[in-house]
Amino acid sequence: MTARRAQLIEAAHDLIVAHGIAGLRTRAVAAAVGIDHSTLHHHFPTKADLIEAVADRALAAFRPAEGPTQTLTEHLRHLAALMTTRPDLFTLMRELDLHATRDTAIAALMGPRDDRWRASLTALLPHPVHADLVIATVKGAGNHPATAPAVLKALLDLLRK
Amino acid sequence: MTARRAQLIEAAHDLIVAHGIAGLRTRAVAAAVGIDHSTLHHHFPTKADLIEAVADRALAAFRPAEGPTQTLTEHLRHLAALMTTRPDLFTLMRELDLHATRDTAIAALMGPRDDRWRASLTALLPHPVHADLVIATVKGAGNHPATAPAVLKALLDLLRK
Amino acid sequence: MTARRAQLIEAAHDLIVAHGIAGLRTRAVAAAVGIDHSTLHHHFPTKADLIEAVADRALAAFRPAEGPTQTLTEHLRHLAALMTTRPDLFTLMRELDLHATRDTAIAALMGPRDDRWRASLTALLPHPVHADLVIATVKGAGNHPATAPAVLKALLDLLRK
Amino acid sequence: MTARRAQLIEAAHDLIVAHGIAGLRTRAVAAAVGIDHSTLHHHFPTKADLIEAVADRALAAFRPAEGPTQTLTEHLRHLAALMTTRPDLFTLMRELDLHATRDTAIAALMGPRDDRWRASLTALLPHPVHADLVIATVKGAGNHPATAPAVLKALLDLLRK
DNA sequence: AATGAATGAGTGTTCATTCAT
DNA sequence: GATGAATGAACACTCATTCAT
Repeated sequence: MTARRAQLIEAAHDLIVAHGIAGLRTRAVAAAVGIDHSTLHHHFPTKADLIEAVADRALAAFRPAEGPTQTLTEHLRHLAALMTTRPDLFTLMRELDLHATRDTAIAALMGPRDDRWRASLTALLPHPVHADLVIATVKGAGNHPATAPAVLKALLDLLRK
Repeated sequence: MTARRAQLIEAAHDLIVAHGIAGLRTRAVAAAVGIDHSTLHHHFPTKADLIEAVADRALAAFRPAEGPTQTLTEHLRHLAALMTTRPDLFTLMRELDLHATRDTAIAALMGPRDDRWRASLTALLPHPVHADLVIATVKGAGNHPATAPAVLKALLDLLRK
Repeated sequence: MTARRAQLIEAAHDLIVAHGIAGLRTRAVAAAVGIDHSTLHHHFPTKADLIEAVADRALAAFRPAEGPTQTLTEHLRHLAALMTTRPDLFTLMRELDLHATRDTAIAALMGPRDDRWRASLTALLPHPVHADLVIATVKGAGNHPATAPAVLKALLDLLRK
Repeated sequence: MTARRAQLIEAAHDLIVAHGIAGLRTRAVAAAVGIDHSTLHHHFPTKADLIEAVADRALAAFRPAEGPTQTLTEHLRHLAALMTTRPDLFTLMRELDLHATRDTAIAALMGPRDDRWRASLTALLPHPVHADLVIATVKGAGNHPATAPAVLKALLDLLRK
């Protein structure tokens, strides 16, 4: 059933945010949903499949903010808002970015996303390097959710000058 | 002997950069140095001690760049140079930052360092939030060593305008 | 399955009698039953749990002899018979008594048992100290199963004079 | 030097009483005396040698009470006194008795001692089985140092009737 | 879809012992 | 007599995965 899949993805998401990808235990995911850990393999043949599904869903949550039709202001405001309402998303992203270095399956998910994101930003900014600057800052700001919105606003102000 | 300790720290450093903190195996560290894995515990009672020593040494490598007497230009140039010559240092920092969330011993090392860094930056910049902006960007830029120096230079230009 | 649990408890019992609690190896227990040592942890999360189960079952084997409704003669005859048919039970008891000094979980099992035993004996004997005398002698007699029944009979004769 | 040896035996004695023979760590013995654990092997080639030395010294402490020239009253009074002043000696004896089952070297020490003890007692008692009774009770009484002297006195009274 | 038993490769850690200095 | 580095066998315990039911 797809409902069970969604439950498992949600539980895995929370557990990754709490304990990291390396700290993720399939037993814990199954327990959080109330099923036996061997049943989890019925929905996700392998642990990597589950992690990919989590990554996929998290990436989808970012998509609206990364669409090509926005202004830079809207884009950064949306991300700043997301940092406040969904800091878990950014924690997960950092986990995935780090994991992508070693896991080609995750890299295949994260790479194109960054490429699309960079393309969208390039269209909104005079200098291409500023796209990389925004991406770097957004990714780095996720470390401190408290100051992140202010940091993003400061960057926006600098870029609009 | 301290030479052996240094060798082990170096090997552990490389292995963390290659496989992540979670992927670090004490057996691999010992093998890289050519000793039995049980001998490693003669030098580092616990795996956590070894990781702490690696963190300590890496942090020390950053210290010259974070000193309080510099100009912002010098500071960012030093970091940009470091990103090119020692990208491993930034990979390790991202690992440690992520680990600090869950490991208080690492947090105790990383927290004060960021505090000192922020203080140094605040003294060089008109707006305190810019200190956080620089930190966020530097940390985020470590993801892409290729574009990192250009990103840092772009940030510097914006801040000096 | 509970049958497997019972098998493991039995095997652990025999191995403790043969090599002592300290000499108990979970691998040996699993091997004696013909399963992988990791499967043992499916039935007993920890080695201590297994030992507790062994202690529990051994204590249960004594219970009929320690019931409150007997005469002293019946009581000591039952124990003497047990010493001949099941000397392993007394070897195990000595192991557990010694272990109880250092292991609170075992102490929690052995303490109440001795208390109940002493209470039963006190009801059958004119002087309370004789209850302690019987307990001490029974425990000490376990060292030499060969002479134990005769020793217990001699004690009975002295107490009935 | 023999002074060092005596120190090590004393420390090992205390540690066995505290943590059992199985819980004895040569490192702990060395540390208690203030030397490196590898130096311990200079005085005692093997851990078993150290334990044997401890057993030997403890057995010597009992010898005065087990001499052949005493009366039964003196003998039991001496043991009762020893139980109060040196309960550690009885804890150690129980450890050694249990160990003797599995360790022939310890058995070679404990066996003859029990034989001599039994011979002395047989000379003082009308029925040979009473010798075994006394030995069993003394060994069993060591479990509860608090009640041990009273138990021994009660046994003495019964035997003198 | 779900379970419980089982697996096996691995994981950090322990510890008595050896040996060159 | 003493040390520190090193060893290697052992150890309990973990965990993703498989499979019969």
